[in-house]
Order: sequence, then C-alpha cells, then structure tokens
Amino acid sequence: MLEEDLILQQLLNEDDILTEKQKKIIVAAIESFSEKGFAATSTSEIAKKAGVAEGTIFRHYKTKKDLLLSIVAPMMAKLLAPFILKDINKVLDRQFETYEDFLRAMVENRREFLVKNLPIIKIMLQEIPFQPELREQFKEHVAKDTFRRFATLVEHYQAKGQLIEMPSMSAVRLSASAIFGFLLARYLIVPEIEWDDETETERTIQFVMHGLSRKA
Amino acid sequence: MLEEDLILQQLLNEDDILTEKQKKIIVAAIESFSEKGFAATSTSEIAKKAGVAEGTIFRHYKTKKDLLLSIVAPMMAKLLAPFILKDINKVLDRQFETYEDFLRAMVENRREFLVKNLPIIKIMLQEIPFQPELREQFKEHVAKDTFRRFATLVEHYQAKGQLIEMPSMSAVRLSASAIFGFLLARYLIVPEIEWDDETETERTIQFVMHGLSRKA
DNA sequence: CGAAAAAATGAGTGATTACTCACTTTACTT
DNA sequence: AAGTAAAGTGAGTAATCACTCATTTTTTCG
Repeated sequence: MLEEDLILQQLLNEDDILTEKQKKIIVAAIESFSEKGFAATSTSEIAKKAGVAEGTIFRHYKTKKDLLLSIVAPMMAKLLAPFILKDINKVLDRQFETYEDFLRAMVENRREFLVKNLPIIKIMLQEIPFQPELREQFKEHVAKDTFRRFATLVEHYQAKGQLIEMPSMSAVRLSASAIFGFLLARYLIVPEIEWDDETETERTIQFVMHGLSRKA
Repeated sequence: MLEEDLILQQLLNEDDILTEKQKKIIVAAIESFSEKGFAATSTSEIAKKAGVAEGTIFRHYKTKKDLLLSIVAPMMAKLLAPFILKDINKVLDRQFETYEDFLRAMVENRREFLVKNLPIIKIMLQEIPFQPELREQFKEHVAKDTFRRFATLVEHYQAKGQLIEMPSMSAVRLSASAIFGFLLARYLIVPEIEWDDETETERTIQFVMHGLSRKA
C-alpha cells in the first residue's frame, strides 16, 4: 500500500520546492502547536526548535497564521479520503456487499489515518473554532462533501433493504457518532488505558448494525 | 425546578463574597475566553470589557490562569450531576423502570446543562488538553466518578435482563458516544442547521436501545 | 570559475504581554 | 464622624511578541 496517508510526508515533498530549513520549520511547528496550542506557541520557540533563525520562518510564511494554515489545510482535503472510491454506487456492490463490510473498512481506514496524523489532527480540532478559514474549509469538505457522500452510500444500502428507513442524514450521524466516538476515545481522550482493539472495534460495528439494520 | 444548573449564577453567588467588579470580570472573561481562546485573550482586554482597571483583576486572581481555573473548575464537579440522583442503586428500580427511561432522562438533563453553560463548556473543552490541573480534574470526575457510576447503572439493567451481556465499560462508551455525539453535533458543531429536536432525540435513544437491548 | 539569484541570518522594531505597587476611593464598624 | 480595612486604580515594569530588513551565505548555472 503506497497510500499517501501521511500528511507530514506529503507536506514535506510538496513540489520539491521546500528547502531543508523549511522542512525543519514545519516539523517543529507541528510539534509545538500540538503540545502547547497555536496561540501559546511563539515563533522564536519554533525557530529555536527547528535550528533556524527566526527571520527564516517569515521568509517562507508571511505570518504565523500562514504557517498554521499551510500545515492544517492539506488535512481537510484528506478527511473525505475514504469516500473517493471512484464511482461510489457502481463499484460499491462488488467492493462492499453489506453496510457492515463498509463500516469495517472505514473504521480501519480512519484509524490508520488518525494514528498516522495525530498531532496535525489535534491542531486542526483545536484551531477550527478560532480560524474562520479553517471553519469554512471544514464545513466545505466535511459537511458538503464527506457527509453527503456518506449519505448517498447509506441510501444505497437502504434501497437494497439492508438498513431501516430513516433520513440518511440521521443514519450517517448515528454511524459517525459511534465510530468517531470510539476512535477519539481510543486515541485522543484516554489512549493510556488498555484497549482490546479488535474486540472494541467489532462491538462498535455490531452496535451500529443492530441500531440500523432491518433484520434485527 | 430550582435546580442550580447555571454555573455562572453559581460562580457569581459564591459565598456572597464577590464584589460587583469581580462579577463583571468573570462575565467578561467567560465571554472573551470562549470567543478567542484562553491564550489569545489578554488581561487588558478583559479589564476593558468588564469596565475595571487591569490591576483589579490581579487583586482577585493571582494570575490569568487562576482566573481560568476559577471559572472552569466548578464545571467539572457538575459533569457527574445526573448521577447523584439520590442513592442510585436503591431508588433506581422505581425511578427508571427501563434503561430507555434512564437514557431519555439523561439526554434531557445533559441537554439543559449544555445549553445553559455553552460558553464555559467550550472553554473547558478547549483548555483541558493544555492545563494539567484541568486534565487531572477531568479524569478524576469523569473517568473515576461519572463513568463508574454510569457503569454500575448499566450493570443493574444487565442483571435485570434488559441489556445484552457486554463489559459495562463498553456499553457505557457506546451509549455515551451516541448521546454526546448527538448533543455536540446539535449544539456545538453544526447548531446553525435546522434540527427536529424531538425526532432526533428519540432516534438516538432508539438507536442505543436497538444496539444494546436483549429483546431486539 | 564567476555572477546572479535564492536562502538564511540576527540584530532591531514598536507593540503588547502578564503582572506590580504606591496610592486613592469606598465600605464597614463603633 | 472618625478610624480602619478592603477594594480599586493606573502608571510603570521587564519580558516577550510577531515581524522587518540590511547584510551575509549558499546555491544555481552559463
């Protein structure tokens, strides 16, 4: 799988136009932003951690906020990654016979994405409420794209008689709550406790299926 | 219902020892912290909004962080409020015959709490990752107290044969994901879209019940 | 190589930061 | 009303902030 899930790698290889110092700046910024928060991190601190002069940061990014956006923005586009499986409705039948199969694939897909990009995701979640640009991007990508595609997909399985009738928006919301509630608890809220990943994953999927499938 | 759900009122009446100026400081701080974030809010800004001299803030609070903690800390204790409904184990049978009844009561209870204290809750969620004191309080109250009481309650309904056998921790996690996923989406993430509250609430409860109850 | 361009530097900018303190105003007690 | 304690003030503090820019270093390429 040469899937480019690692946003960091993607950031650092962008167009091959990034200098070594610039890469170090990005790495240092991600570390500091995720640990202390954007507003509480100073540019001098980033420069020191990156081993560059403070002026170098502003040679590549007009402002500190610019640096933040250059890190977080690529994240947004990737949020809908699991739904770009080409022409959804047509390929779906062969790829995922049941909603359950789809759910299972999505949990694993998003789990890998989350684990690989944890610090950037933390920054994103922290700053979305305060950066209008990020809020807008989030609504664009998540609300419009991802959510709608997810909904289309649910309608597909409803039409096949697998899922109970219910506004697809609600079905998506319930599915997403269960899945991301699990992933967030597992990797962000209480990662320090012992988790039986396989069991909890399966339980979560079965929980959703019991809640949404036609044949109880 | 003279339930003291409003943390703000509680803060302002504390011991009757708060001066008028101090109350204005708290109100102004809550507003600024929730809008711009703790680190991005200056004490001069709070003073201006409160209509007091900047020195007055530091007469009552040693540091800016002290002010933050005095606002958010009382929140924590209230997070487990729905579980202090008198002596759980004993009153339970007569109060909530079914898990469904309990869920319904909890959703309404937490919904009111969330709506009434939205700004303070936003501040809390934002700052928990960065303030060790808050992290600790959160784990103490939520993990130890609330989660455990919730689990005890689930075990009660499992023993009555209403819920399927499953580690109570998992059942609590799944229930909480669905409920708080709903409430967060409704009031924090996308409050601007139209919600049919009654229908969505009921759907959420039924979703949990289908996922966890014995008789499908 | 050598010249031009790009990258990097770090001292310096004014503004802003959280916080202090000597002092004034207000409130309370008798 | 006088005396005392608490509350409030705002100019002042050193530190730090994001950002600039003249200069130096490195890279590119004919």
